[in-house]
Amino acid sequence: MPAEPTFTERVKAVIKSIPRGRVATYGLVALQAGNHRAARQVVWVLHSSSGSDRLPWHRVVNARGRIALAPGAGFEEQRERLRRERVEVDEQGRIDLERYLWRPRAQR
DNA sequence: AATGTGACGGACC
DNA sequence: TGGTCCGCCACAT
Repeated sequence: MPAEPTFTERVKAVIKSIPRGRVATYGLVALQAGNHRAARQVVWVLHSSSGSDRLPWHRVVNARGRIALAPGAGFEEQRERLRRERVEVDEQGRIDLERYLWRPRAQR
């Protein structure tokens, strides 16, 4: 057993735990991973990890409930993946967090 | 040890 | 609703 999982490993674990049909914000992922101020590291993780990690990356959106990817650079795919799991996303990439935000129970 | 990275967040106008 | 500014962070080079 590795002594201490790295922050990055915890971030990946958190993302994998986001349920289908729900979304989490970068900040929430960071919080669950142990550092609420490390939202940017969550971005870095998503960037540096290729498909081999099998992360449900499309379930991560920004704090305003918007798809962060730019049109032509993943935006359309993320929107489609979310819609396929019944998450409503408008043409602008907006999602109603009141309805779809994942609310994990605090633990540890 | 210093600098670069990046899909952020929140304050502000 | 949208744009700018700036602080933040773990990891790579």
